[in-house]
Formats: sequence, structure tokens, C-alpha cells
Amino acid sequence: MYDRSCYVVNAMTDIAGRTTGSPRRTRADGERTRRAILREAASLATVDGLEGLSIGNLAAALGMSKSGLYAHFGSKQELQLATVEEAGRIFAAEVVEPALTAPAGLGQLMAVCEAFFEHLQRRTFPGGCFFAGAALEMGTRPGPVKEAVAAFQAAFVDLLRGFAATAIEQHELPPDEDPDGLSFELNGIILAADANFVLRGNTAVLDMARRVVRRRLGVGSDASASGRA
Amino acid sequence: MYDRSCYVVNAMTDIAGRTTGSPRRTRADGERTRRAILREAASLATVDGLEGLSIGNLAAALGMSKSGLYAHFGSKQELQLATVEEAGRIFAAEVVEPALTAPAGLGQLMAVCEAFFEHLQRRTFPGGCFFAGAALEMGTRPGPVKEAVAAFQAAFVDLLRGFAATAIEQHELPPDEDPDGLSFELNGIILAADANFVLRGNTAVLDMARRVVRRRLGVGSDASASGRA
DNA sequence: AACTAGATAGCACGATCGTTCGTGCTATTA
DNA sequence: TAATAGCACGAACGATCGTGCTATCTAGTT
Repeated sequence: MYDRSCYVVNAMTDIAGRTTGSPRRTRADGERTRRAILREAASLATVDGLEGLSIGNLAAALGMSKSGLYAHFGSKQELQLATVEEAGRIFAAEVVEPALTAPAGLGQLMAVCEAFFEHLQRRTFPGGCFFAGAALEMGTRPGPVKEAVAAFQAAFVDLLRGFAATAIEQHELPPDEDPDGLSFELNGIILAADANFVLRGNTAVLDMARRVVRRRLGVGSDASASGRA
Repeated sequence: MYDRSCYVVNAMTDIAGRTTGSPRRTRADGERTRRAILREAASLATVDGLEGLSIGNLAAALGMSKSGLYAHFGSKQELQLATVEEAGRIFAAEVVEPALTAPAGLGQLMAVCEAFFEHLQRRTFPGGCFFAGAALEMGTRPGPVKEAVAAFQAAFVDLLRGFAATAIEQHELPPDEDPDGLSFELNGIILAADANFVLRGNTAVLDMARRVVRRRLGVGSDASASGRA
């Protein structure tokens, strides 16, 4: 006998976000379901890790079957890969893109840091920054998933470095400032903010991180008078 | 029939480091085996994570049985807890204690950073810093293991803060420097060094981290002439 | 020489893991 | 209307997970 209980449970809005009460499976529903899976997967992965993320748990969280979910990816590694990509899209939309509207140079450098802290504070993911956790977890596990995480992390630091270089060119930062070193430092501040926020769940950590960034970039307080343009 | 093959395999030096060929089980052997287990557990945990660390894998890596290993702890959580403690001892011996011999203040602040970078470079653990990974992994998993990790991490930042405060008192750092902010920053640089080193396996990352620390603390290059005492 | 306590091994358990398979239902196409 | 393709299902696979129970061996005690 075919069990239709899943349709009953999700009568109003089902996994893929369909609002019709009667079960309909259009071809586009597969894509919507896939995105819903990946959204949940990225969220769960920040709690259980990319490796600790299990098909069974994920399926249960979505109210669907293991096999139905599995068919979308074919292997756990493909699921992990797609999850990293989805997390990248979310990160780009929440952290990178908002910062691009700020004035080039120092403005964008500060904006991207601030956007990251808001990304944490908004608790988009229950386990903090997806990539901070994924980098530490997958660093020791060679394979395409690690490469995808490493590529995204490298691209983020590149972004910071580019903003820093522009800020130096525009004399918003002292000429002896090093874009490589500065982007490394800011990346560190971001990692420290995530680690402490996740570990303590205290938003005061984020205020501290904001203060440190402002001071490091010589803006906000009148400490900018100490030789900076 | 009782399988003694394990004795044959470990005839020269067995798990606990006994060099006798004949199997002897003194009461102290248990303690030695326990330490050997925890050493391996801390090492494995930096690769598979504290949660991904499995009794079966750990036992296999040590050439002993699951149940024999398990009897030392009684539960996986106890094993995790003991592993965190062991990792703490290793970290204290390799990073903290060497730094204490340096001159109080700025000297100790730099020494502890340098000791950490050497700790990474020496590859004591195959997966980099135990606590960096454990903090990100256990941050979202409430319980005594997370508390133990958080306590150690907090103690380390406290150590940095104390060194920084002393350095300010001794006028080795500008009086407007903030010990809270500085220790937060240094912790971030350390995290960034670990994350990048684990992800890329390139020791050039550590040189970058060393440069950043020196510059941030205003020592090493003549950049210290920019207003610092 | 008998006994006790500690350390380890063997075996088995229920649960969960990733994975495969066959099947039913639906929407589209011919 | 009949055939096709896509989506999700339940059931089951072998492997591994953490966790018990019991047996055996040894060192030290009596």
C-alpha cells in the first residue's frame, strides 16, 4: 500500500514550498525541493559539520524520505559539494553583495566586516559561519569538498585584499600598510569573532570585534588622528 | 579459544610502551595504556573531529580491541573529556610553558605567539591546533565537553590579555592600547594562521602570521619608530 | 596455594550510517 | 488515450556506531 501520509502532513505548504493542498509534481518541483534541501543542509552542517551531516537527519528535518532526498544527489559527496555551493550563495548574498554598495576602498573594507558581524548576529545559520567551521573540519580531508571550501575562503581573502589595496591607493590607509597582512588580520578578527560567538553565544563578542576592526582601520574614534590620513 | 595474536604483533614494544616480550599486566600498565590512548585520541581528533572520533578507529590505530579501550572510560563522552584534558596538557607544554621563560610583558606575548606557530610547524597534531577545531566543532553542542573546550580557550585568551596588560604597564606598548582588544586580535591571528595552514599546508602562511604579529606589536622592523616607545 | 583486583579480549545488541532497488504517482508528450 | 520521464516512496543491504556482558590472564595480597 502506498503511504500518502506525507501529503497530508504537508497539506498547506510542503517541502518544496508548494501552497496547493493537492499533490502535484511538476518538473520544476524537483528543483525547488533541491534548493530547500540545500538550504536545510547548509544550516544543519553548521551544527553537525559537513561530515556529521547525515542523510537520515536531513531527510527527517525536511519531512521526506532518505531515498527521495538521496536521489537528488547520488552520493553524500555530491550533497556536500552542493551544500558548499549553496552556502557560498548565501554568504555572497548576505555578506559580500551588501558591502559592494559602500564606497570603494576603506568603505567597502569596513562594510564587508560589518556585514559579516550582522550575518552572525542575525543567526542565519545556527552554528555561526558556515565556512569557518567547514575550513577547520575539511582542512584535513583531501578531496573536492575541501577544494571547494578552500577556494571560497581564498576568494574571500582576495576580496579583502583588493579592498585594502584600493584604500591604500586612495590614501585612506597609510602607504606602508600591507594589503596581504591586513587582509590576513581582518580574516583573523572575523574568525575570532565567529569562534567566540559560537562558543559563548554572546553578542558582546561582536561589539568587541567591531571595535577592534574600527581601531585597526583607524576610523570611528579620534584615534585616527595618530598619523593616519 | 583465546586469541593471543596481539601479543605477538606487539612483542617488542606494545601499546603502553612496555619493552618486555612476555606479556605482563601490572596495575601501572593501565595508566600507561590510558595515556597512550589519549595521545592518539587527541591526534586523531584533529583529523576526524572530537565527534567523528570513533572507538573502533581509535582502537584499531592502537592495535587493541574496542572493548578493552572502552573499559578505560565507560562512555564516549568521558573519552572526549579526557582527550580534551590531554590536548590541554600537550598545548600547555608546547605553547604556554616555553613562553613563560621569556621576559614578562611584551617578551612573553611574542613568545607565546611564536611558540604557537612552531607548534603548528612541528606538526604535533596532523590536523593543526586541537582547540581551534574543537571550539568550532563543539560550539553548537552543549555539554561538559563544550564547557571544557570553552574554558581552555578562555584561559588562553586570559593569558594573552595578562601579558598585554603587563606590556602596557612596562611601556612596551602605547598606553592607549586595550588588552581586551589586543588579546582578541592576537587570538584571531592565531586562528587565521591555523585555518590557512591546515587548509593549504603551506608554511609560508606561518611566516606571514609571524610578520603580522611583529608588525602589530611594533617590534622587529624599524616600524617601531612610528610613535611606539 | 588460594584469592582479589585490574586490564584486556570476545561476542553480541540495537541503532544508524550511506547506498541500492523496485515501485507508485504525476505531468508532459505523442 | 497511451507512452514517457521525473519525483518521491518503503524496504532492505552490509558496515559501523556506541555500549554492554562475560571470560581470561596477570600481579599483588593473604
